[in-house]
Amino acid sequence: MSRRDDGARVAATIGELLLRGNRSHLYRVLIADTEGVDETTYPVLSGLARLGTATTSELAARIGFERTVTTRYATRLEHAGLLARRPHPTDSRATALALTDLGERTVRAMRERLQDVFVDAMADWTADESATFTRLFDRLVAGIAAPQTAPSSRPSSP
Amino acid sequence: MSRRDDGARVAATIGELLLRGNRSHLYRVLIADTEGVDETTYPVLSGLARLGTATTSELAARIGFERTVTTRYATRLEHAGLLARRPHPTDSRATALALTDLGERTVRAMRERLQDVFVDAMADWTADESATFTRLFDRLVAGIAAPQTAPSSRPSSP
DNA sequence: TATTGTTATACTCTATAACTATA
DNA sequence: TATAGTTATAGAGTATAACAATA
Repeated sequence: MSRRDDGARVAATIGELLLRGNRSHLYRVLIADTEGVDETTYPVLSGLARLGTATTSELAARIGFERTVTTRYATRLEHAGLLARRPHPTDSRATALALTDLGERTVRAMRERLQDVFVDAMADWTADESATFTRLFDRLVAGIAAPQTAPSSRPSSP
Repeated sequence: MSRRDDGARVAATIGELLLRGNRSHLYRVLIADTEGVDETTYPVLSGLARLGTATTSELAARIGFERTVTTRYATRLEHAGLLARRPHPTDSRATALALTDLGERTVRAMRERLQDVFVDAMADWTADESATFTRLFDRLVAGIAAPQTAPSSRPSSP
């Protein structure tokens, strides 16, 4: 097996993983019966969990969504009681977003459910295989990730 | 690092990979300036390349799309000259789908472009790392893949 | 009656523009 | 004038139903 063969195989495997059917399957596991979260709002929930507190713009940049989408999905999560909006302490144009306690608990439960999928799938690997794969997978995804330019919807200027 | 830690890290990495921003980035590389193919029609093109010749239903099952979606996207590819419809030799209800020469050449070029992304990203790995990762990644994705039930749009029956 | 392929409809997501308020 | 947040509008994708033709 040459390096190019490996690259082709990895490309094919990634392609399969990205197929909607498989993506949705993973998201179904993740979502399960969680109220108020779906495939589209989860990144907002998860991203905010990582950031702790953030403005809409910061969160949008973190997860690669537009501000307009982020604010809309944040509203949905707010209605579901998972997210709270507060006035920003120093900039009164901005909004401080944070998860509620329910939101924190929800995202934790969801992550554990997803984690279990992979723990199960890797259960019969050796400890060395598991560690090596995890390390290399991080490296690979970091290496191919999109430049983290958030598509900020320019109001109008040319 | 425990097994559960590895599972959590892999889950997080997969989550990042599935984010729309990164997905679209990969698809942009794949598509480049290819005429008539986009993020939604590519799976049809690629799936048909693997099957050689197939009916609409067979192709739909392979790529996990509905028949209705598959037929619509096949029409787009047909208009772009990448795919041809022929009458099925034995079942005159069915249609035999196949790529045209242009379609074959197109999918080959696209695959090579995607392959290059991964070859580059893995360029500084050892040969052993590359081989091990490739093998395990196949195994992982096979292990978490959705049961390949094509969501066949039941006409009406309860 | 069931299946194949297709088209038609309603619904959701996504992208762009437009608006208000504050820096 | 530029930025933060939001809402409104138009376009694209997706899912469900409905249809004609053949098995």
